[in-house]
Amino acid sequence: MNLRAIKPPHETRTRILDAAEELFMQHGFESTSMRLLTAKADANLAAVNYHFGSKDALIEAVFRRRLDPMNAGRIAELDRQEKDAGGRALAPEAIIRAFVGASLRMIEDSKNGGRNFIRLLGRTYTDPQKHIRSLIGQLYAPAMERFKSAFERALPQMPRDELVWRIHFMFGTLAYTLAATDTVQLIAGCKPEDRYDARLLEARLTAFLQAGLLAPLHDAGDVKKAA
Amino acid sequence: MNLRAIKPPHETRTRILDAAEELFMQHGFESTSMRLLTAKADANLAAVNYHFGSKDALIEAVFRRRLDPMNAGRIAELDRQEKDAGGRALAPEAIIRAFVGASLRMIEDSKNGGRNFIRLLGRTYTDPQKHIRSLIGQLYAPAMERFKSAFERALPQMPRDELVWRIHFMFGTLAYTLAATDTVQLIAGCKPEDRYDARLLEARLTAFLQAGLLAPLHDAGDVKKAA
DNA sequence: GTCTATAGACGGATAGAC
DNA sequence: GTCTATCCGTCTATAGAC
Repeated sequence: MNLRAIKPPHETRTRILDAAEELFMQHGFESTSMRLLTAKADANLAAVNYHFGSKDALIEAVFRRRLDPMNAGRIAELDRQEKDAGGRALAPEAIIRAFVGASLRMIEDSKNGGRNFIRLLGRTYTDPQKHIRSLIGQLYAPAMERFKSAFERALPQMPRDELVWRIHFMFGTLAYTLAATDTVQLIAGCKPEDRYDARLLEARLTAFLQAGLLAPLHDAGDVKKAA
Repeated sequence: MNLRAIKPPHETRTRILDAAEELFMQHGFESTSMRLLTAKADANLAAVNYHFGSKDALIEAVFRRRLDPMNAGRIAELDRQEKDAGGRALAPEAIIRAFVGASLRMIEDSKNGGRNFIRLLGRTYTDPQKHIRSLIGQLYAPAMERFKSAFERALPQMPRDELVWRIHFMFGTLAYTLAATDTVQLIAGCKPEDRYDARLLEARLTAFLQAGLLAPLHDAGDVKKAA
């Protein structure tokens, strides 16, 4: 009789991941000690090494838990939409929404990390540690390729290097928006209750990104290849 | 006879600031120890505390050295242009260029920190430590106010809260672009020699940001105040 | 102003009992 | 799987000689 299924949902491993997710966001990786982390997870100091092997391996597990399903969902969404369109290229706005929506929906999905993980993620794209950045890069690579080719099909007339930069800008706008929590107030007294209304934010972001993506080509001053 | 003026330009204090700037960018604040830092600066371990008081005070000095002149220059540039325009509102593109240009010009100005400081700065907007973020916020506050009011005059018809978000998005795009060094390659094989051609980047960024700033208002779904 | 030496706290990781 | 106890390295900051 295996009664595991009745056990409380919070296995030690999961509690550690949850605590790590929150503390990494609040204090960063370096400033989060294993002592603080295991105390918050109500686990023993040695448990992290038993379950994950090392602090770095724990960091990787924190991201894989959320990012792998999220990016698989993004790819599936694009596949589904393209199938519905009968193979025709998607509208740029639809592609943008597929990408942005996956992140913004998680903000309100507290079961899967919620705002906390999304903020951590947004900041980690520019982490100082190279091995952290390259971990994130690996986890994103398949979805990135998929979106790039979707944009290429949607915008065949745009020079490839210009498109790459505009995707970069869009990614950056999203990443910063997710990571930044103080700057909005800094710019102006924005009603705080709006700040994480995901639907409103998605509308605002999509309008901004779509316009940027479709911006007229800058006039070539010394621009070498924007023919 | 005071011969101080003939002394080598690299005072200990300056060497420490230079070393800190570079190491903070490469490894982050936490991972940069005073031992490594003073070794690189060819100074004694105790010199940091003598000259700055603490590691945190050193961090603040690193940012003040570059940011205070940079933001003063931004404000002066706006003042000058508005004076030239005889008090009429500036074009949005001119305001964007005044903001973006100050950062991008520093990329090629190796005397004043160059790309190194700019990358550090771009990442620090989203630093995990709250006191670091609020330091950056303070240093930016005057320029931010000045730019916000310039945009308000340039775009009197835009709802205030929408404008605040769009400024936020623009700021984020710039910050991420400055901080990110790996993502461009991640998206696609971009010719590396283009990556930090500041003039080309300025043209690309300005076109993207201007289009985003002037994007049509998103259709109000549940948008409360975008009349 | 610069140095050595060290205080005093905290970090990640592990051995080994249970 | 979980726990205690501990190893051993590194950290910032400072005291005090020069």
